[in-house]
Amino acid sequence: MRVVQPGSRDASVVDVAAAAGVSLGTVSNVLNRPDRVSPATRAKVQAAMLELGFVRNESARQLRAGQSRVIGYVMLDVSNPFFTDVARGIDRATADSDLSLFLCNTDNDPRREAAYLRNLQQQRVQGILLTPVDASSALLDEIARHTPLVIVDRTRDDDSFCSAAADDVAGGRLAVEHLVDQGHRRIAFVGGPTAIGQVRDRHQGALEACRDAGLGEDALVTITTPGLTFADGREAGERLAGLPSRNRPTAAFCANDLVALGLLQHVTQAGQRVPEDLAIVGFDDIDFAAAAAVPLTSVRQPRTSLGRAAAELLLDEATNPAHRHQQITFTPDLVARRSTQS
Amino acid sequence: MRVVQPGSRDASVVDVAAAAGVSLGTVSNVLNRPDRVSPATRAKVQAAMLELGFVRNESARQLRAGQSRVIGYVMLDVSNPFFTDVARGIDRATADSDLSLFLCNTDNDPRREAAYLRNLQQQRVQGILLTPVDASSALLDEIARHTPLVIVDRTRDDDSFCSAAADDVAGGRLAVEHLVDQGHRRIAFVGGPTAIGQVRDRHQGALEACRDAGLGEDALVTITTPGLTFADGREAGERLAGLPSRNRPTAAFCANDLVALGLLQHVTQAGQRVPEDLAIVGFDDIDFAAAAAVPLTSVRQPRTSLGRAAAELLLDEATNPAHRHQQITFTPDLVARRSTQS
DNA sequence: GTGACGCACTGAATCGTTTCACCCCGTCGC
DNA sequence: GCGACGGGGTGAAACGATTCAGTGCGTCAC
Repeated sequence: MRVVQPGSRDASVVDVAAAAGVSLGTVSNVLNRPDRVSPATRAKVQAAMLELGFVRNESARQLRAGQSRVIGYVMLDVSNPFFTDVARGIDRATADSDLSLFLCNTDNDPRREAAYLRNLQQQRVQGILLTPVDASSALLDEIARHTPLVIVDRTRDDDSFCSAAADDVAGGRLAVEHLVDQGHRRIAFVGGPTAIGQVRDRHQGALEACRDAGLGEDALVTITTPGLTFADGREAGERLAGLPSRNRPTAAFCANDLVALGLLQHVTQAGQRVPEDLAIVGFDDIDFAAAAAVPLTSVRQPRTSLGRAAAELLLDEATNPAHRHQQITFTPDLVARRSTQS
Repeated sequence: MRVVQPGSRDASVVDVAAAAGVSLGTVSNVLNRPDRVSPATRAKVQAAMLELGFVRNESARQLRAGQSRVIGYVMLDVSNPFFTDVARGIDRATADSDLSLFLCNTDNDPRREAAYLRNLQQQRVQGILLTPVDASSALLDEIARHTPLVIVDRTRDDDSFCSAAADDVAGGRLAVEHLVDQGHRRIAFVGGPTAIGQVRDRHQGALEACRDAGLGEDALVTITTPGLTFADGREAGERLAGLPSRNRPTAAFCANDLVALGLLQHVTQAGQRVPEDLAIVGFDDIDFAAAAAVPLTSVRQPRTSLGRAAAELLLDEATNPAHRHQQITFTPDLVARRSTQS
């Protein structure tokens, strides 16, 4: 049952003031500088608030203050543990700053991303952390004209933004170098869509590793998926199995762990062995990677550190007038597990 | 580089009006009812907006409108795929209502939960979806006095709230009945903290199943964990292994899949076999359950349907004056996999 | 006794948007 | 030629919290 009947409005400071027999300025003081109000008056005001069910109107506060006490993290995929671990890192860095963190899931959709960015900006949030679908989008510049914006898990080539990211090209290299070390000469790259920068970079690293290893251009078989989910990985397994056995890859490097785990599941369910029939490397090293049917070799990114670093950059940008943009890059490393070692 | 210099303020409708040589009412019309403005004037105004980098101030809009176009989902644990799948369901139900969904992670902490609830309420959001730490908390009533609030994945005994939830007691029964069917007579319940209602109910169901099966009260060995994460599951494995072999359980029912997967990992790494040495049942049936080292038997909840149903209840409560509270309960079912069947 | 001081409290002005009563003027029907 | 109509535009008022220049008054030092 709503206390407020349809038609009546919520109690405002004016209503509280009237009920308590004081001026609205005093009510505001009780709210913001309780020490400046005598205990007796304070008690009266608080009683009135309780009775009227007074709820501060944040919109009005913000309008006056010009800013809200919120930061947003706009991310590609909440269902991917990698991003929620990044969010954890952000959360920690933010914990003692009395800011609230709101999470926004874009699901790789640029339109959803744009809507969230605009929304947050119009709310005059303190700042935005963003893992963008496309880091080169002009929208980012537009938003950053007014709102501190830090790019997470990606970078711009120029130094127009703060960012905290892992070196995806290096990660891709690492993965494929490892597979080549294990004797593989024909390797699948599984991931997509190519609109996503991480996918492009990891693919790029894989290509470079092939080239450096002296393998032909067709050593890397690219299997493009519509997304980077578990289901996409399974479906990629289907396609991989459909290749003529003559030039079927003996190893797969997946653009992230979700895809790798999906692929792994499909392969083992089809009665094949990992790594004997197909070696698999993932990317991110989420917790589930180590717990998989066959523990998954993966390129580890420092997930929470990444979030933490990004949040610290954002706080600096939002509060420090002498702020200078900074690009922090983490170097990933490879965690070798059974999925690549027989 | 911020366009707005320190000291200068963002452009407002008044500034735009001045720049375009029209009244502020016309600017507002361009924003909200573009058809009522002649094309020539509209163009002039839009040009002025572009030039000044005008960004609508959502606080001011909301203050006037009395409401924001946002709903929040306050959840126990973003890192748990179960909850992100619920969020997906909410998202879908919400998609065609021009509302934005903000996700808030409480990490099982009542203080964080309270902070988020108050924050959302003060923002005058359209409504709040909540998976509470403690559904009986009086705070929920206080919030619901002003803001539509739907409980997700929990229920109140009374009908003071809308809710969409699975029957956790039935789920707990299902799990343990299955284990008893498989011949187990000594079963561990792994989960915690007991402050979490889901944990209590699932435990309750497990107890009932033991009783109904004619097993003694000590057939169920309760191992309380500090949380419901992967790491908690591993650590519970440690404790389970430490029990004297005489009365060590032959099966474990875990309060959720994360714990079950952690336990599974610990057990297999310790060189024991699942299910031969220890059978394991999880709860939620997240995607990773089926992909685990040993595919995990789990109690399935309709995750996205749950989110969708909750969101629909919320929308109804927020918009339909004739709204009546409703408790929707889904009945879970058991998905038997290798972790319980040798 | 007087002036200075400071505590407690007051209330008008402000933030930026939306709404709505109102105005202006060209067009149309008769 | 006149009144009615309506498209296009205007700007004051309102939303609710905060701020800040004041007011009133009791206390204290000299």
